[in-house]
Amino acid sequence: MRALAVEDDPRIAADLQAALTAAGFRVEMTGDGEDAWFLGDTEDYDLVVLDLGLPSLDGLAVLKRWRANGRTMPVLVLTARGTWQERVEGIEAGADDYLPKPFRMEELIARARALVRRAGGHAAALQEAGELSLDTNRMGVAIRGVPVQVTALEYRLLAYLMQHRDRPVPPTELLEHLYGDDDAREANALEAVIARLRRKLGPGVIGTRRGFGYFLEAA
Amino acid sequence: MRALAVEDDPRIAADLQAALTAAGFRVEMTGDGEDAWFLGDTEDYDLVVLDLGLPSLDGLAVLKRWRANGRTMPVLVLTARGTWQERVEGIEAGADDYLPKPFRMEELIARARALVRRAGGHAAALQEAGELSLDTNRMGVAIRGVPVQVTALEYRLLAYLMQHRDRPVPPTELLEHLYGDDDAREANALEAVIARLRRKLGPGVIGTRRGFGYFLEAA
DNA sequence: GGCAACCTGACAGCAAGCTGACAATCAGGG
DNA sequence: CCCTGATTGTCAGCTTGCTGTCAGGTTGCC
Repeated sequence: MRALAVEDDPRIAADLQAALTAAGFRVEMTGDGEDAWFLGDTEDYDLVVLDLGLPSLDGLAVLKRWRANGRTMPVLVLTARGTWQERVEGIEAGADDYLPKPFRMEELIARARALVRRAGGHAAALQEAGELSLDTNRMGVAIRGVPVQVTALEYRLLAYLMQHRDRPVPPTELLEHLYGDDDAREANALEAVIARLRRKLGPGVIGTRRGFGYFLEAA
Repeated sequence: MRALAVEDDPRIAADLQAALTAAGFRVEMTGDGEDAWFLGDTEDYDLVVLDLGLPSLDGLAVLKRWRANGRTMPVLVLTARGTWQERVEGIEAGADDYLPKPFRMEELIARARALVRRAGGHAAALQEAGELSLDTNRMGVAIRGVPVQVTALEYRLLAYLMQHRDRPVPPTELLEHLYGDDDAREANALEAVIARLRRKLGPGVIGTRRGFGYFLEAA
């Protein structure tokens, strides 16, 4: 059970970490909105506890951006004042449950467990597309169940394609994701990575739509 | 790892036995409360899975009598209806974790493992990965049963890897865990510790996945 | 056919990681 | 308070294997 707790108040953060850990979660913490967004977008958690009052990027915005990107992990939202409007706002942004401060840790844990249970025990640590499967926890790749060694860069590429498997991803976007847009590479660098991956994975895994981009072939 | 499962529903009992066995436990079963109490009181288990709804002697009563007798093994309680009161009742009776039915076996196993891992001072706290074993009580390390002398820092590193043995742990995360992120060290400090540990433990214990991180071989 | 997008094998540069040596630091004892 | 040994961070030089670039090929589209 992997959990992400987003909370900027150090005291509450410490309590959260203790309680979640005691409840059997492997806990990761952050107090920064940007940081939270990145983690939630790239890692797979079974549960996210999200405080709305954050510096650098508001909690609601973080949540909306996750949902917009198709991330579906259960999110439990914490907020200082539980007004009616705020509650609706939270739910509409994609929160699965909502807990107004102050709250008792026991209740938080109980709700957290309920959420996780409802989500089916574990959010997909295994993502699949056709014959390809990614284990986002152990950073492993397998083709038809057979493990394949890939490098960190190759893995990031696959993970990104997996996350957007519903559409072809244009090379520019991939380049921007793999390297910063500031640090420019030749477009060919990407093609090289793709070629190496295809050699490892075999045919029928990574497809090309000329002019549109790359995609993972569905079953 | 020795486990006792107390469950009167034959179908669930069979599933429990299968799942726990597959997870590496040596499993003993009983469906009777008196029987369970006697076993738990006289034998040493690393884990007990206890259903509350039992004939002849209620699960809660069994648990209370164990605790009253000073038995401290980790107990995971199963119950049909997960109301808040029942939950508190279970915890107060001395349960270490609580799982409402229906549940998925995967979740039970995950929680069971978490319990055993954090059992800490009570039941035998031996964690193993391949040829390596950690005694979390006495902070001792042994390789294939032969004790190895390690320093405090080295031990903390091993313990962290052990706790996350299902995935490669990136150097940044290790650095952050070993030292505070505030107090910055050269990345090389970590490599030095790893090198020293490898010299002590021999090959085939700490592995590297370039670009991903370090891990314990042969979970 | 010609152009542009894309592929691929080879290769060199480079960064991640390893290791031995040494110095700074810490802990404990006199 | 200093001495001593153990621990641990830093440095320098090394190995390894990832990865960007290049050159040349292939494919699809107008």
